[in-house]
Amino acid sequence: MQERPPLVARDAEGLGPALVEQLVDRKLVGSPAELYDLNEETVAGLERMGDKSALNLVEQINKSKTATLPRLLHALGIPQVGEATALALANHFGDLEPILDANEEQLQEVEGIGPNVAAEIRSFFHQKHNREVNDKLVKAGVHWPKIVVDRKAQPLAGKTFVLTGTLVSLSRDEAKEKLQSLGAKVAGSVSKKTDYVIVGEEAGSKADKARELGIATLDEAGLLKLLER
DNA sequence: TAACCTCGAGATCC
DNA sequence: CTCGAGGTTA
Repeated sequence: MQERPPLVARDAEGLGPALVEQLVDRKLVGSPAELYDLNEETVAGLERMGDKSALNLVEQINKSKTATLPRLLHALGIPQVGEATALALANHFGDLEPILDANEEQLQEVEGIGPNVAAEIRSFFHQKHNREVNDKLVKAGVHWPKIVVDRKAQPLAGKTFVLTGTLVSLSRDEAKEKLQSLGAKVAGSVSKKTDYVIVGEEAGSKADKARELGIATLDEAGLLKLLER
């Protein structure tokens, strides 16, 4: 089984495996972004490539600059990220930047992404090389529309909170209701699925557990900030 | 098509 | 926590 370089233009029509192999073998293309430097003359010099085909291919490659986020994500060749996962990621985050910035926990909030895939994505983008490929693609003119993620109604949808300790300005039940009204789930115990632990005064073992599991904690002030919008 | 991943259900333990 | 179903990746 042969490993292919991640090609953003892999779905450009007329650019099949045989051509890619030729391009790579002849050192005409060393990285995905270099595809966009190809001109008709160099392409026409390849086997089974006449002027007409060359023109078409260059056209197709240029067309692929206008991408979509899911396609781009898929084309980057992130391990474990195929079509479906790319789409879920795109719809969840809306743009590439937040995905680059997301930590493993945040990645796991995406439907269908668990610890393994989250770790793969994270380490993929941690590698300098992969980031560079990204930058080069953008510099070469690859662009895509941002996806509008509507979270106005439920800004905390998909988040799980745990309350511990005593809150001063509101009761625990009130806090719970408010969180839920914003779409959050409020659980009774801390687990790795917990997103935030709200730590009030005289908090007990749940706060410790949050620290152990590396779960984000918020004090009352932080909670209030979150609630007011 | 085989291997792998996520996630929910039910068992177990606290 | 472990197991299995169902879905995805390659």
